[in-house]
Amino acid sequence: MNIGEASERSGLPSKTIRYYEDIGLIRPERGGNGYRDYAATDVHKLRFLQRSRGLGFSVEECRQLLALYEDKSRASADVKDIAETKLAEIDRKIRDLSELRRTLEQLVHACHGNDRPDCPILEELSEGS
Amino acid sequence: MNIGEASERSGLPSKTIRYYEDIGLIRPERGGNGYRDYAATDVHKLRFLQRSRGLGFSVEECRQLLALYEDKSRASADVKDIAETKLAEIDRKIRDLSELRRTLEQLVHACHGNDRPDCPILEELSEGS
DNA sequence: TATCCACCTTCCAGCAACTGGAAGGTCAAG
DNA sequence: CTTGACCTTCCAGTTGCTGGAAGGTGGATA
Repeated sequence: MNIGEASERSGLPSKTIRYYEDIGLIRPERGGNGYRDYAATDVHKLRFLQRSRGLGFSVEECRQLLALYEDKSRASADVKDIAETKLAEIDRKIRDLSELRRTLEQLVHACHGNDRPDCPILEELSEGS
Repeated sequence: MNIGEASERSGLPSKTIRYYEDIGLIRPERGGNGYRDYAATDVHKLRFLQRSRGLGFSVEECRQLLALYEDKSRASADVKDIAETKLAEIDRKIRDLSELRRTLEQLVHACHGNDRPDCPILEELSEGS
């Protein structure tokens, strides 16, 4: 199938699919006209990529996961390691964002939000703690 | 003062300070030798930028905040609007990440993590919901 | 005075992960 | 036989820096 159909079936934009090819994640066949020709297994891999990217794995992590996916003698522990590392990363991000949120909410709460110029948000940003 | 000292006092790397100048956030004087010469107010602005970036505002938002900061006839409501929009954005990010976290944790939990190849994580990524 | 080193300057390139657009080839329908 | 939707490649831009090369400057030391 052509890239447009592969795009529809995988949920990835054609541009992204070509990009994934550029960086060596997938290698579809080519037809006589030069068009990329995707097999069912290619679409499968594209969906795999779409899901793992959606779960927050970086492209490099996706490359590892895809390699493990294709390696029928893999150990599930290897996959679990990657996933656990990513889980810890996500936890850290959530913690950081939550702290940010707290600070910002305090500032928003302290600001009258009227038409006068005095603003605790700007004061805090300028003087800082 | 030279850029090195401005860097130390503001907590921003020199590279970043030059970058902020490139994109028009600050315009220090220049000495006869071509060196940038930062006044106290410049350092103040740099600290302002350092804090607002740290609170998750984009560079463009920082530009707006800085403009408001320098506009003594601003309305605090304008600042509050920006901060509230950012707050909503942060909330959305936290929600997204938390959902990601739940999914990933279920997968990690379901995987034995041993030396055998069967792995629910890869299965989920390949088949998907 | 020579030299050394830390500092400063500009410019160019690269990171992640795409996205947009230009310029042109291909294919099926009307 | 032309239209329009698709496909191709290539180049540039996004965000927010960061690294490095090549070269100028300033102050202390030998």
